[in-house]
Amino acid sequence: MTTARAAAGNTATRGRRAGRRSGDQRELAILATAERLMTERPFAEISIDDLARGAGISRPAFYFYFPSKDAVLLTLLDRVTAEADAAAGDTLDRMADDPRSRWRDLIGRFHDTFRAHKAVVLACAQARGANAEVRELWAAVLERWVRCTQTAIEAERRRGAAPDGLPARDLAIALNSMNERVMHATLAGDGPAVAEPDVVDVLLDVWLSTIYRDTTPPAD
Amino acid sequence: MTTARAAAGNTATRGRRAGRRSGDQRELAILATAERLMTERPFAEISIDDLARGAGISRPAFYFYFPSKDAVLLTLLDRVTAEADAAAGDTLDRMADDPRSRWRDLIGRFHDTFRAHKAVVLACAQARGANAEVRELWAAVLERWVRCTQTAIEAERRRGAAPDGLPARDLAIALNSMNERVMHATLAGDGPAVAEPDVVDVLLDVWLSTIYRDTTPPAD
DNA sequence: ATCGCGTTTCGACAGGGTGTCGAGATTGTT
DNA sequence: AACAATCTCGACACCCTGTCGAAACGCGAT
Repeated sequence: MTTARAAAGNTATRGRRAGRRSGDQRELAILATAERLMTERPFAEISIDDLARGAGISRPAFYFYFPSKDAVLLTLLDRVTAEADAAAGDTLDRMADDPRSRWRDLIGRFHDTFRAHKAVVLACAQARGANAEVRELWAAVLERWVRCTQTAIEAERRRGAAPDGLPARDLAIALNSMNERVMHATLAGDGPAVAEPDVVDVLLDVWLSTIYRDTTPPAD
Repeated sequence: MTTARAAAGNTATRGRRAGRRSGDQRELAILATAERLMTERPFAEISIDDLARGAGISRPAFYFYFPSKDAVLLTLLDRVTAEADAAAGDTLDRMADDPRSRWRDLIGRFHDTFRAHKAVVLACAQARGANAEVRELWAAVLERWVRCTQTAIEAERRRGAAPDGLPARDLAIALNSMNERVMHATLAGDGPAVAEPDVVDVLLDVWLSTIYRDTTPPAD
């Protein structure tokens, strides 16, 4: 646990010194290979040997850079979480003017993050079941989106734009969970799914109905 | 594919004759062992050897009954789909009187199915990523719930109880996906989750807001 | 009783994946 | 040139899957 988490952390503070030669390139090559292969076939069907050969090294050499296959995924996921955090950024500050557009932004950014890292996200969804670290890291990402949503809902209620009702946190969890699952199904082409061009509109519709209820999303 | 699917089907029409002795008991023993072990540790960590020894046979003997570990899960899932079908049954027929209670029934039954087969459902969510058959069978279950929901929404719109809006199917997909993910998170105790006693109420709240919007769920 | 025939069981094997160890090659620094 | 950190890989032990063929079992027909 500690080992893998450390390896997945920012590359600067790993057990190694600064004076590196080919190492950084190799590490990047492994990550690039992983991301490429993940677009071709499910994560579970990619072996460490595939990753190593793709990066031009032997299987044992792989272990010099990552402690396991999951650690590679974790590193990739770390990048996504960073981007997701940046995307969520200041959306809620400007909620007061044109809430409908703000909410659309929030969902749209969620969606963009998913689409931009489709392969990583789908692989994580797979690995999440079997790997506790992936599960925790993913949970942390989702938790941030939930908190962001919750805060925005409470602000809307406070200024009288949205009616009171169930705890904002519960709604935030339900809505964000919906987004996760629906987008996943759409991107994976898995089972019943909303068509890609419509997905943001459909989700937004549910969000606005739930948050504002009979109140039509006010202009100010 | 054909092989595994056949083994997962109803036990009557398998390649074997009727005159069986200890076989049926052994098959049941394997299924029981699987369900028991799944409550103790993740499906991925259960080996065929565990299943075989749990049922009192050797590993090769296991293959006499099931072609793979996934086939066991598929058989278990078959049971759940049957129960889910029965549960969905006649809910929409009686929608006209007291819609709120009817919707609550629908969500409640979904919830009951999840809870009753918690281990199977969680294992399927795991296996779904790696196994196409599990994915398809699960998709079929969800598709039925979606269709059921869609039909009910359209009926409510037709009788003027619910306003028109986005395609009923898209809403049905979004709402059922939400239910799946939220209930999964709650049961798995995974990441941000709604507390178990509240989960049905929270989901119902989102459903009613989305389906009826400003219209308060009418009495008739 | 015993022969024959499906049913059931398992030892042994091949194949493929993981993770580790220790010896060696490489390269910047002194 | 020599040292040490960095990097690489052959070889090994281990676990798991799936298959094969031989053998044991149980029961009806002879």
